[in-house]
Amino acid sequence: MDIAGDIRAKGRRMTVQRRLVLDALRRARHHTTAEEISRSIRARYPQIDPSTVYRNLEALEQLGYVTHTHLDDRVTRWRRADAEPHGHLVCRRCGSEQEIPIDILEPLAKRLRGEHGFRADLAHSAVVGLCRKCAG
Amino acid sequence: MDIAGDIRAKGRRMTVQRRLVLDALRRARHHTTAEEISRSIRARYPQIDPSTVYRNLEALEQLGYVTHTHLDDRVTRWRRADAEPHGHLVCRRCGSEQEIPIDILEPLAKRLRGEHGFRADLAHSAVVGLCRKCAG
DNA sequence: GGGCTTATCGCAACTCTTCGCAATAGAGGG
DNA sequence: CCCTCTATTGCGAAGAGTTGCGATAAGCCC
Repeated sequence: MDIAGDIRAKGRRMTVQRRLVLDALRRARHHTTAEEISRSIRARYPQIDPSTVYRNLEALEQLGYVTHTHLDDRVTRWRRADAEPHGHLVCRRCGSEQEIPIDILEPLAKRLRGEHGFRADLAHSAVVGLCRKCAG
Repeated sequence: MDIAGDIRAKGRRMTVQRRLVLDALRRARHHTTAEEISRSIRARYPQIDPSTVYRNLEALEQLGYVTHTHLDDRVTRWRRADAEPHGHLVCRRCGSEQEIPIDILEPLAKRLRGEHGFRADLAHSAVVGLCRKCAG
């Protein structure tokens, strides 16, 4: 089913603004920030308010089209939900980021589920520490 | 060695403001936010600027007296570095937080170190997912 | 197409955090 | 105790994200 129809079926509406946010996410290769999306949209449609972008990202996440990730800063990174999941290693010293296959994190997820009944989404937040270079 | 002496030995200074931040962290049971600390200090010493609190938390972290953690929101949580480390599970639906023994996370840390030379600090960021109740 | 309901929008105000800068005040040396 | 050096502070302002609210317009029904 097309996205617009799906959104409507859930009692929400497909607005110009919402479509622009989706398009911006489609254009973005990897994780983007709300501020970046807002800026790219406002370059062409200055009348669209940043708060609308923030609210739409949240709405699209509820609808299942978008997810967000937290690296080590306070910035929220967004991407399409259909992108392939992966983990992140972030170095607290040099700030370098590294993507890792999600299955490395699987054993932990399994254990948390077994021992705590907790369904972890390990792609959601980055693992912080010292990278090979900085650990010396 | 006492903290003040240690701080001076590192070429930094022990100021009234810095001591107040340390005291506030000592009073706080668990993780606190900068804003909370600032508010508690300003209740008695309104002349102390919030920016000073933020800067002091950062400085005290460099000095090794405090650490910070990111749960699922964009807020930075602070605590004394000598508190015992533990992991966090945060439910993305109901927002509940749960502390878990750090050794559950050890195997992953070991593997990241072996396969990526990465020294993970798994107490630093919370694991996000669905808690037992919300996972149904 | 017109009317109705209400999700969504743009705006303005506000909160939390960061930053540049001039003034202040720890700390060491004489 | 005074002097000097510079880490640190308070302030003002800017960033980044959030929220309340009245206005707008999407979607449904006829």
